[in-house]
Amino acid sequence: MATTTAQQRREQAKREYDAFLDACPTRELLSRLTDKWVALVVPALAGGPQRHSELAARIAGVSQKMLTQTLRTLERDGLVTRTVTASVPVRVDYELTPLGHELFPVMIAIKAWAETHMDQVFEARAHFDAKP
Amino acid sequence: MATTTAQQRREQAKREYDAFLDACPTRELLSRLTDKWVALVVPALAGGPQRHSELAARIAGVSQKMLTQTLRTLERDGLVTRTVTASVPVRVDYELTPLGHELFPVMIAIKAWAETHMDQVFEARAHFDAKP
DNA sequence: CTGTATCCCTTAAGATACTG
DNA sequence: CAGTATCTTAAGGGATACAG
Repeated sequence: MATTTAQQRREQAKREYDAFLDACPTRELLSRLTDKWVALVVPALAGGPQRHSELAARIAGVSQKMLTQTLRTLERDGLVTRTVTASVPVRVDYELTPLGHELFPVMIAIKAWAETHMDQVFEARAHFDAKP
Repeated sequence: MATTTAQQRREQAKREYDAFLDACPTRELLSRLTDKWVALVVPALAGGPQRHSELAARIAGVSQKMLTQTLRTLERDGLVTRTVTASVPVRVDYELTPLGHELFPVMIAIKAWAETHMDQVFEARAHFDAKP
């Protein structure tokens, strides 16, 4: 049996996986993580479990289809748990897993970056578009 | 004239912009930032200016079209600069702007997260798919 | 309330060929 | 080498209707 710790395994993985490589499976994972809806759903799960309808209300404009699809993918990837309460009507809660909590700060960061630097990007665009 | 500092303006912006809102312009910026190629191009620009061909070699599998398109968008948004050296053949270098350097750690983080947690995601998927 | 399935349209993106 | 243009296919995503 291997006697490596989780920490050692993670460091090893970091050395072996490389998203710059086309065939590396992290390329596919990266494309899933870089998803507009993921960057909204994960931050929306701050502060504990949220119902499907609560998430839909929080994330304005998300279609029922995309929300379910995003949550299903996050569940499969081990980032959120889905808990069904058999009542009438049925109640479903979503919550970040420990793994999801590790991704959380990254998603918060990208969302916050957009909100914090929006003006600077606007200025850059105006400047760029003004060129002949 | 306003006498607010850049720092104050940034904090104000953070309060006014909210990507959870459908109509907020940050929603569009967020969708641009959450792009697989952006998450690869920005980290690839670590360590100074890179030529178009160098980036293409570094980011395996990227098509010439997507690389140019991604770089053009990043340039317009003020994240990279494009420097043309009129020689034969022409030489073009791309480099992160100060604004781009602010985004850099976020993009590195998401790429690193994928590489570091790939195994855990694989386990989660296997577990999920094994269910009846 | 939550989720699935279908239809349909828009956009993304790879391949290829051609210009400065 | 760098970039543009065009074509074609694949994927994203909204709307609607229906089921547990």
